[in-house]
Amino acid sequence: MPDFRSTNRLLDVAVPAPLRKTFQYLPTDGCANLKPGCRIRVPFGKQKLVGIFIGFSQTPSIDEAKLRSIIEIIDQEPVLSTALLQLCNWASGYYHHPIGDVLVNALPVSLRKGVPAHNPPQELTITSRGKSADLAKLGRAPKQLELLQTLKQSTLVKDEIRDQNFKPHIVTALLKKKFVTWRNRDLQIPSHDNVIRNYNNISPSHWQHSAIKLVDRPGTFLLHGITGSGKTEVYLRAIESVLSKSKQALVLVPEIGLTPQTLSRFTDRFDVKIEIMHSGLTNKERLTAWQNAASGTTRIIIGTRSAVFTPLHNPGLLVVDEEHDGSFKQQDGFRYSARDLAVMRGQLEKIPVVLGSATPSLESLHNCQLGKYKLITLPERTAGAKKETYQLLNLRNRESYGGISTELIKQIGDELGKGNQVLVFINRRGFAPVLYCPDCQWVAKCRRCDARLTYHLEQRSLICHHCGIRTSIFDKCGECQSFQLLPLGMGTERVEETLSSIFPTYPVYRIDRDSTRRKGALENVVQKVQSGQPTILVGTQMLAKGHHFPNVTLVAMLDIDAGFFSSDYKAMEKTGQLILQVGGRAGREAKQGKVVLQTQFADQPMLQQLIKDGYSVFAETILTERKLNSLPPFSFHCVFRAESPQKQTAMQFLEDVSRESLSSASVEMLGPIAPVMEKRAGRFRAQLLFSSQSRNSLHQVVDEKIKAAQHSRLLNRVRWSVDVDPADLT
DNA sequence: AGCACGCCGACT
DNA sequence: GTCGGCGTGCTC
Repeated sequence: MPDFRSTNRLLDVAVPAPLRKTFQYLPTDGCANLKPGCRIRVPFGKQKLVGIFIGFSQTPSIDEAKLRSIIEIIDQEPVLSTALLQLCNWASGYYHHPIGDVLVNALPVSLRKGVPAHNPPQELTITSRGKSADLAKLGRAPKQLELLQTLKQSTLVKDEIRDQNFKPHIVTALLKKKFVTWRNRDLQIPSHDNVIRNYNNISPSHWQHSAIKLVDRPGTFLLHGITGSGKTEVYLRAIESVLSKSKQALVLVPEIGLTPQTLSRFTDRFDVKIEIMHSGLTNKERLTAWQNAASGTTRIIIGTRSAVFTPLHNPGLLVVDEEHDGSFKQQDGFRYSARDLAVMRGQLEKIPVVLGSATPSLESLHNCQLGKYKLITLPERTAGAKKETYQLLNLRNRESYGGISTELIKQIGDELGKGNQVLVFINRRGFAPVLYCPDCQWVAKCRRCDARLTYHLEQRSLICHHCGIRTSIFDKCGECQSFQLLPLGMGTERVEETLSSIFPTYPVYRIDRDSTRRKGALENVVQKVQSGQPTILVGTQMLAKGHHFPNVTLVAMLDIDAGFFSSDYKAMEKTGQLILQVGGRAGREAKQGKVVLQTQFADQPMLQQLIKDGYSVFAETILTERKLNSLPPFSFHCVFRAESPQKQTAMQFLEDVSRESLSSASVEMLGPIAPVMEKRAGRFRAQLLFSSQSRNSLHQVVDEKIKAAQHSRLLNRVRWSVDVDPADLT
């Protein structure tokens, strides 16, 4: 039996535990040719775990006597390709996250548990014994004879056997006689002719044409094009080129962008197997999709964040649509950015990566300036479509009704009168964000969070938007028993109600998480709206993604002000992106669109610049300011976060982490501090920020601070995590 | 993360 | 006298 002395080899294995190291095991028979990326079952303390074989090593890192043998080899072929293994390894280092946990994130749940990775379809085949069988002996079994004769012509899979009316006992009988046997069907990758189902009858514009040519070679491309400029057409043509080379394309989309409409853009065009991967799939569906992508059967994979780890048999192109979208960053556990991992994966696979957006992130624009990405701009809307116009409506000294100025109400009425549709955007669900007692100034607060409860009329509840807790509405003040409780401020429900009462003859549809919870509810409304009748749509940012409403000519945004006065340095960027994304819903096709922004601060210079000079100038101004203040992307951030049910523990834990002085003078430390909302879902939170101009110095300090964290006596009394490139510091 | 070990309070 | 609370430490 080969031990590591004779082979001089130990197995390095990543196990699914939050431990920032790999573990060494003694090999068993059959380990000599074990390939990295294969799953093996290993003893781990008292448990048996499914680990990933990483590679061989020579010298034991612990007392030899403690080494144990692996239990079993699960895979003959790796479940993670070399490129994906490299990607995970890189991510583990970059995000300072345990390798075992990174690998777990990269695999579908069923594979984590150790089920076989591939079970190719079985086909019933005739054996040589069956071929030479004396058919006369089957004279009294006509069905068996018939099946045997059929199998002489061709093999059959289970479904075909059933369809041809052969009952299972017929098969069993023949199997018993060893006349037939089950065999793995060879995977047949479909031929690559005729992948195009329908050409768009519009030929690509000059700009689109150059874009399509550019993205045909390895590299990262930022495709910046306003709404309606035809980004999707560029994706489709690039994918077409990839398909013609027998390769696969992986398309990442934001969480709420994966709508039937998005999918049909692809299925209408291409006559190949397309699959979607998102959080709604069952474990079984997910495994099937994973297998089909890995085998090359699926040619186009469209998925959300976690789909960046989808195995590809023959990768050709990665697309990240709406690359600025926050949902590409995972907000708990392994806090990776799927967009950034896609860029890294493209480099490892040596294939092009296309990041697309009408409002690119500042990081990506900066990477273009550094020459890391190639910027491709689509400057115009496609044939016939006009760009929407923007108007600021100063709320000061203006009459308003339920938070909507009379001027805006007039404009809404005008558009409806012309037979057009109106979209009203307010980024807050519920009826009102505050329930207030005018007699004693009491407001309804969440008992688990430092936040107010939102008044939901439809559900007759007060709901905390941070932890989800709900209580039924009470009509008496909790403090002074007054019956005068007043809902203050506005949410989608109130706007819906207000507009319904002002425009009783027009239908008002509300689109937010509450109104679309029921399956198919959203599609139902979308369908009604697309019939084109004059209607009012009220909704949250759900309205901005994935749906086209060609008859909307007026978009009104009611509460954009909050974004201009936030303590979060990224708020300005995000608000600008949101305004243009929502505004872009106005006036598609031949109709001119108008966007009205209600604001208390019509002279806010950034707002002025955004609508007058456009996104590029706006972004450039913010970048200049970021540079001046050495904020990302001109420096790099890493946040340690901790939370605990006891008030002081998280803070004390991070104080332990911050205690010793920094090993690098080029890294700054801020905190620990309590975030704006210290208590959330019953836990008190704290955070400690590190920033530096030097990635390397930052990485080094973070490694040291993780060690410090692991030595803290409070380690087991807090939930803590490391967040590299945090999306926000709140 | 699990899982075991270990030392202090209220129970059949 | 035990059952079980969760603090502490370890996993190749």
